[in-house]
Amino acid sequence: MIAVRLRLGTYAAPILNRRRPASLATRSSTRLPNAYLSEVNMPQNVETTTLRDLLCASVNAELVGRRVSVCGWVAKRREHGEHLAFVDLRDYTGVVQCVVPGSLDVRSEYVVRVTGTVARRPDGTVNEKLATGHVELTECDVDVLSVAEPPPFQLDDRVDIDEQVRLRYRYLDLRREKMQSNLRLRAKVNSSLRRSMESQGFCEVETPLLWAPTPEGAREFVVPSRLRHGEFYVLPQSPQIAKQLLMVGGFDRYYQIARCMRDEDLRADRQFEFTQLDLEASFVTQADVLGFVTEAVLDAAEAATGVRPGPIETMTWKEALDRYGTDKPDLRIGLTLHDLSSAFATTDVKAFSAPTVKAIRVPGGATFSRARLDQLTDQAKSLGAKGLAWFRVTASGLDSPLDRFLNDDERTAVRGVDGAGEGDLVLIVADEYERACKVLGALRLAIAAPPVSEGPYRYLWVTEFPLFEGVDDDGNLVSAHHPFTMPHLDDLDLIENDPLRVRSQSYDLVLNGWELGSGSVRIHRADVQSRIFKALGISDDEAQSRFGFLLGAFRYGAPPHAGFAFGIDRLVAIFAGEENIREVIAYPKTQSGTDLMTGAPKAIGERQLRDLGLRLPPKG
RNA sequence: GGACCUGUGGUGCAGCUCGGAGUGCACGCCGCCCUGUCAAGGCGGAGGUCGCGGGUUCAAAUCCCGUCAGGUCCGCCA
Repeated sequence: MIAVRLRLGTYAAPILNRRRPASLATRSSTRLPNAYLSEVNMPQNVETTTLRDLLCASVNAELVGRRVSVCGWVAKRREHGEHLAFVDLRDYTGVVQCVVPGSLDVRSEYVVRVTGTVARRPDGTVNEKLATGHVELTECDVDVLSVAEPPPFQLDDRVDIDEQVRLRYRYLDLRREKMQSNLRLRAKVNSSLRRSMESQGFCEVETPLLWAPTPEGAREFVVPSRLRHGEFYVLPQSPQIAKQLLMVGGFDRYYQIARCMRDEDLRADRQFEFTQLDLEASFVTQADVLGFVTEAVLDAAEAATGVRPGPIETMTWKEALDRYGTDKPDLRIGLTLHDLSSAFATTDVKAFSAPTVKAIRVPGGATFSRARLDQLTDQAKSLGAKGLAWFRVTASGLDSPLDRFLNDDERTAVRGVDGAGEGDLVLIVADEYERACKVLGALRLAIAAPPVSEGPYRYLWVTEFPLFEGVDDDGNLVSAHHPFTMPHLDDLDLIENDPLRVRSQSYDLVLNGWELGSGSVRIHRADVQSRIFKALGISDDEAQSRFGFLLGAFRYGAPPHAGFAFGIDRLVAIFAGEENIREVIAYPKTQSGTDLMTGAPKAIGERQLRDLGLRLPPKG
């Protein structure tokens, strides 16, 4: 016979009532005893509070015989008649089973405080699947702290719930083990990054969220000024200029876990607002910055995964494009691009008459169906290629509609791609250099890319990005990074003569094909800066009006400086094994930029508009 | 701005190709039974504007058009 006492004290009067009350609201108020309110507690450990002694997962065999209080949500009740029921009590650490009378009316997600005696489970009733499965709480007093309606979806992980529903009730979704572990992993990464930066001598400085518009790069979120009608702040796309000014201000090494906002369309790896580890340092070179960031990322990786990765390899942008067809190579995939330009330099085949002919070998790809090949061809075309040439490598030669147009040398070249053998497939794109590389790079991913979190973590530094990425409609050069990026010192003479060949002192950090972040050495010399502005078609006046406060600051002694920023959302998502950064963000937006829980964005009232000096155009 | 996918009791699905009564499965929920369960079990029950609007048809969850919401991608993201 199990003795069970139920406390019918100050705030748990109705718990013996089996009948569900007509209105849950009548039971929802909880009055805590005055004792709970009157003193200051110095907790014995991080688990202990006035209401509880320990967390659910901490109930273990060493405590057998002790009377303890735990608090949490009812994960499950299993009823066995009026004398016996089991309640699985859940908090963020796990679940512990409580033995209660069957007459106790607690239901899923009720919030309760259970005071019980830790006991070993009787022989034959141990649950090895549960961390606390060797023990249970008996002789329980149960206080219902809050009643709960049945949740709109089940909080166990037996089925995948539609994300729309999860986001509408995010606060319930957050109770799930997965979200708990993802957000706690994120906290762990954040704290390891802070520790790493501190130990490297960096000083945390907060920069403004209300900043000046600098129309350049990503679209900015705009905030109207109440005190100056018609004028606006913007939310920072990054603390770029603020941190450079901190270098002028003598902070030497700055970092910040910074929220950044960009009003651009959302994706699986992009939200309006995201979090970066932002840093900048003075009297440094690129090598120093790569060292700082490497240290921070390896520290975070170690904290998150328990394993400290080896050194991070480095590759130039040119090499990345050449061999992987992208500036963010996924090194988990072995396939590389091969150049057949010389073999086809004098070809008669129209399809291959192009400055660059690139090929990739797909091992075992000869089994690809015609439909699959057509699909890949469509993809190549949608990326701007004129077409995609494919060759199945057979015992006797090549199987392809284009085979009969090739001469023997060309056939040999195709067969020789990456040591192709029988059963392989060779894909060829002929085009301008960059397009040929990028199309094949995309096909490489389409054919072979595993989920981002799968397999080994392959970190990579990509360096020597071009300074300019092309020319805009007005014939002005466009910065690849931003206009304060220092050119490669060997290429300074090219700025005026052959600008698209100018390499920059900028660098990206890549993990498993995801761009984690980028940075650069900044221009601190007025003469170089004005040459760059000139190349970009930015006049002195324009530079003054847009970046005047930065350029002005530089007149008073700017140290050589360089920096970096990388996305914590993406890093944590990969560590968490998620394909989508929404899974590591507490309250994310949907792809159309709405918040399904709060309903944001929303209209504001006339009064608020008037205060801001705004008027909306009539509808329609 | 564009392409594609999805939308069916609270949840997850099937049904849609080939139109014929809101048909089915699992979970959850409610009630009853049950003293060792832990994906508890048994019996019974409630719960639906098939996202929304229009069209075709004797008849639409099913076919067509539009629209809304969610997702993946392109553009965009210095």
